[in-house]
Amino acid sequence: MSYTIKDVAKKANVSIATVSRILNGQGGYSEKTKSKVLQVIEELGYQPNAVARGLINKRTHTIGVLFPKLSSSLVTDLLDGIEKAANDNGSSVIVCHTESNGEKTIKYLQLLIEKRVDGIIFASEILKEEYHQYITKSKMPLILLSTESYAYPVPFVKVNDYHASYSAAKYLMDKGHTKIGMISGNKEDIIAGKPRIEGFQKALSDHNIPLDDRNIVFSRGFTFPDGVEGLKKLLDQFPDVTAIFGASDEIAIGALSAAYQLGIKVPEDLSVMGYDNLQLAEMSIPPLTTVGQPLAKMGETAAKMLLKMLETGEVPESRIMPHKIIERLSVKERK
Amino acid sequence: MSYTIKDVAKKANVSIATVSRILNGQGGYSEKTKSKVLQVIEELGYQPNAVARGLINKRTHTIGVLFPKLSSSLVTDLLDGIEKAANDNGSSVIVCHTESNGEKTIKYLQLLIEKRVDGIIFASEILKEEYHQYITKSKMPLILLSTESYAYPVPFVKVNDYHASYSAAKYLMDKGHTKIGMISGNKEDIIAGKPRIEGFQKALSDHNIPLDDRNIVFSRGFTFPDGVEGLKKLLDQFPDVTAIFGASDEIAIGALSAAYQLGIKVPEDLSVMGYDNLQLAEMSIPPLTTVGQPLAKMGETAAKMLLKMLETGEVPESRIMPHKIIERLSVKERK
DNA sequence: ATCATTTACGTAAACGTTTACGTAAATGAA
DNA sequence: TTCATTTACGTAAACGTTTACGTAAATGAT
Repeated sequence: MSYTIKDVAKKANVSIATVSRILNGQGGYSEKTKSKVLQVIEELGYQPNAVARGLINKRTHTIGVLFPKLSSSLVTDLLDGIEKAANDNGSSVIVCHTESNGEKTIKYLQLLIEKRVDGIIFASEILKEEYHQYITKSKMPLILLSTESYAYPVPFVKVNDYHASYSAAKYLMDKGHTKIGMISGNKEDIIAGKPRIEGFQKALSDHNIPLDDRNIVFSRGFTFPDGVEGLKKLLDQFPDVTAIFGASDEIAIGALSAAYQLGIKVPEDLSVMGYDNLQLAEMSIPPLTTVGQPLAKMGETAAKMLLKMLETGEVPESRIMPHKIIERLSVKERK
Repeated sequence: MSYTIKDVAKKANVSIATVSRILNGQGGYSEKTKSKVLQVIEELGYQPNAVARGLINKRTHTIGVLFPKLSSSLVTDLLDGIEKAANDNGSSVIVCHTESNGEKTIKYLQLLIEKRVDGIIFASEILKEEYHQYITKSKMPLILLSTESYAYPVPFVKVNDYHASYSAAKYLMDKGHTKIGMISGNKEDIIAGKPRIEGFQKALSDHNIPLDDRNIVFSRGFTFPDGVEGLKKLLDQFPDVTAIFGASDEIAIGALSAAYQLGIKVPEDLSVMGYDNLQLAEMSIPPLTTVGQPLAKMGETAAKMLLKMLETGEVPESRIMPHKIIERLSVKERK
């Protein structure tokens, strides 16, 4: 195959130990032999074998990332941040997409553990007991990203969904709206579903806005079709609604589409607000006002936390990232 | 750390060779010892060390993928396919994003080579001479995805941009349009820029439609802002245009946005067509008619080709993937 | 000049596997 | 029963590194 440290040593008339020391800049060699060895390395085009290094150092400089699916902007933005931070640190990232499937997830975890990745980032999905046990048994460092575990003390980075949702609803009220509806995601989802619903409800009730069943429609997921269906249902059960809050940008954009089909003008007849601030959000018509999560930053933070954890051995503190209302053109002031 | 094959061997009163044979199902052991060993493995929760395996087998079951950037739907869809095919094969994928930066790219290549990945997929970007040399010297199997090299015989998978663009223009003409404009990407880009421009031009001239400078505006990239700028320029230089073809979905959606701002109705006043069929395309208002590339399929194909190349040692043939007009609502028939 | 210390290396074990080779016991054929 | 063959293992080398330990030569102090 390719050249090894042995070939370099032989050609430079030194021992492999010396080559290794030079490669790692540890001292214990003269300038003369150093330049000699470096020259040989150059000549041969020698590339150190990270697999052998990994075996002896017990560090692979690789981290594993688990996402429910890859083809979603949300995931992409997170991944972007993770990859950036990992690369700055000289590490690479292995991506896995679990399709929210238990068996697949376990299979991936096994793979990552066998590959001896340095740590795992588990993103955008609920950490089931089974997963947690499996990871814990292997003593693999773990960070949760855009999700959180109530049952286990696993460090996470995420925004506060409850607060973010509250502030979205408040924003709508500040704009003069009182007939406010929500197209929620899955209400069984205790991470991204329930808190957003409850934050919304709390905001309305704190401001004495009547609130009952007709204000909210519950979708199955957080997707575009959920949004188009959602708007239709909401309009059925709450015809005089003037502003709606979608639990994700995709939902909101679905609502935008449905509104367009129905001849409802946004924001003139209806204000629409989203959640996530995906890249999509600035490309919609009209550009979507939304509550922004700093996705790339979050990914970066998670990776940095993991990396620091590897260095220091200490479990880092979880991070609640700031959310922010991104004002664009899909919400109109109402007098 | 975790248990090794030695621990298993000791506890089961056999040699490590026997454990290894059982683990790899190679025969040469009795049923009795097999079940004994399996039981010990279960008890200890032993997980084989893929790093050690990689060292001796010279196969890491990992492939590296290089993208210009991660946060783009195009890349995501490709990645999705790659990851699926790799996983079906028991391999994992390391993602890298080069930011189209020469130095970064070389650094990533070096990383991947040092990690001894089994092969590399280089996606959506021009394979510079420097890259090609570097990879060739390392004898690393290489597949090009959604790009192609004219200078080197590297197998690729991609659609025929020239043809695809031709058929987009033809589609517009078939719908009765004769004043057709194009917002192109970067015309210096000989993979995704030039062929699409030339395919468009050829289609018009084949159908005797007059064609000059005012038909095409050249953007710097393929992004949303390029689209919004592009439309404005095009309208300036070609006010009576009735249909436009954007060299990417993002460009087309940018044009949609600009049109909306300008009070131009799509498709009533102006038809708009894109290229890529990103997930975006069905979420736009109106849903975008576009020429679709089977992105996930392409990613899958590239990964499969690479994997097969590793098995057989033969260089596979390049694959031209079919494109297809995806009819949605952004183009209107004109009588 | 002598001794202690430092410098500049080399040797060999270790990391956790796979596998070529060897061998004793079991099996089968005659 | 005897010999050949097969079965079921064990031993040890190899993969390409890092590093603890040892040591001869160089340097410095006196």
